[in-house]
Amino acid sequence: MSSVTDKKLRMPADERRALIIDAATTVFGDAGYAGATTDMVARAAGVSQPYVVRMFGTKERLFLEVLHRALERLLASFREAIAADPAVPLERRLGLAYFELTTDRGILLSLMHAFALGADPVIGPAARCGFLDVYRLLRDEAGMTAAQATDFLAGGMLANVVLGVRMLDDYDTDPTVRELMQSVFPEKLDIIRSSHPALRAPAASRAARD
Amino acid sequence: MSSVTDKKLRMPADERRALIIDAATTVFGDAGYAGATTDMVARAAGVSQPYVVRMFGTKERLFLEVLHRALERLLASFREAIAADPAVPLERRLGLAYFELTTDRGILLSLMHAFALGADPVIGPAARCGFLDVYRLLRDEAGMTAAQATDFLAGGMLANVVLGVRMLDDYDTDPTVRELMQSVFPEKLDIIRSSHPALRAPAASRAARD
DNA sequence: GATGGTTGTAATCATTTGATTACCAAACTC
DNA sequence: GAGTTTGGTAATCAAATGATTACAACCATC
Repeated sequence: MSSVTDKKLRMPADERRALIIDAATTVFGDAGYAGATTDMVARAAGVSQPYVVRMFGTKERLFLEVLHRALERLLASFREAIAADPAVPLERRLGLAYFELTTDRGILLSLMHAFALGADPVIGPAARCGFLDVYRLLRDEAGMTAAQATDFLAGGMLANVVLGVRMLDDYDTDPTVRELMQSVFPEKLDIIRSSHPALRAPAASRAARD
Repeated sequence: MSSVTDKKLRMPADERRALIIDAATTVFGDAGYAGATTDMVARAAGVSQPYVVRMFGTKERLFLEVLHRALERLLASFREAIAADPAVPLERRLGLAYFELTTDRGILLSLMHAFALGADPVIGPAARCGFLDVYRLLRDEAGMTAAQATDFLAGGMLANVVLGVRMLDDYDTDPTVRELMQSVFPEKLDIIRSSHPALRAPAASRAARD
């Protein structure tokens, strides 16, 4: 998480591109599509603002790429889980796979922001399509019934919201929060608590600190 | 787009205030906090832009009021359900209550946007607090266990996302969407389909419904 | 029927921000 | 090592937007 800034100044475009999308994922996840600025993304990626817009054309296209990559990771993660050790029940494998995505808060929160922008003429259709892709994977590749799939999705959406609202921030001060989170992330709370403190810092700070 | 303007030109402040909050709920629900402009809200309320910012101080405070009123309605709705006919099981009563809120898309979507903005220094805490209020109601007033409460919330969050992503827009063209929505809104799909077409229009249209 | 408070607007400002342009420099190639 | 491609920035622009100010119309009540 500290290795971004000291990279070589000049970098092949693809590599830089991936870096920017990564940074953008975090920024969009924190601030939302409209709330994020191309400059925030640029700073987080350690690059100049004009560079990010020239590389992606528009902020909208950048967001679409972030959305696309997030979905890609989610689907890949699920496919891995489906293909994994059949000794442990499938639903649990999927749950764990989803839970692991949690460590990169940006991915799931960017998705959530996209899912709330269905009214947008270009983000809306993309988000719908992406959501359906996930549903279809659960049905067709994981072999779930409609009820199983929606139950699983429901749990995921709640996890996203708990993540998005940064419930962890009140974990120590509010016993209700502890109870709630234990119920949302059964058995996994210790992991989430140890991996997330680093993420509590506001998005931009660690990025351009020269 | 014609019904707003014909109201009386002059109005007691409280009434106008409620009208603006109502319009703002729809606008914020559609565009998100950062994506919505005070001018959009003003237009939707049939009032001038400076008026809305003078009445609420800042856009942020307006959003906080929207958030507050949305939570108020949600909680009130649940309390009504809790106090209602004990012949039908409580969880079903609550589900129906939640479902009815669906008809005012703005309420639930404004909540969702707030829930995704936990990183914001002022919206974040308010959203956390609101979410916890809902959880506590389910636990303390509805008497649910932690597991029951989170299950119920999970279903709600999925419903919100399906609503936010405007899944209905693809209802006629995609059979998968039909299956998904039937699973998310069991037995109630006919209602949602008949009540929402009017809502498909861009934000502004209704807002002053006597 | 003046007076003063309330409801509202038009005009305008200062910032923010996505985007553009012009330019620079590293690296590969010959 | 000259020339070209590629990776990158500084400076700047135009539009959008939240906020402010000054002013106008309504309405009570004395």
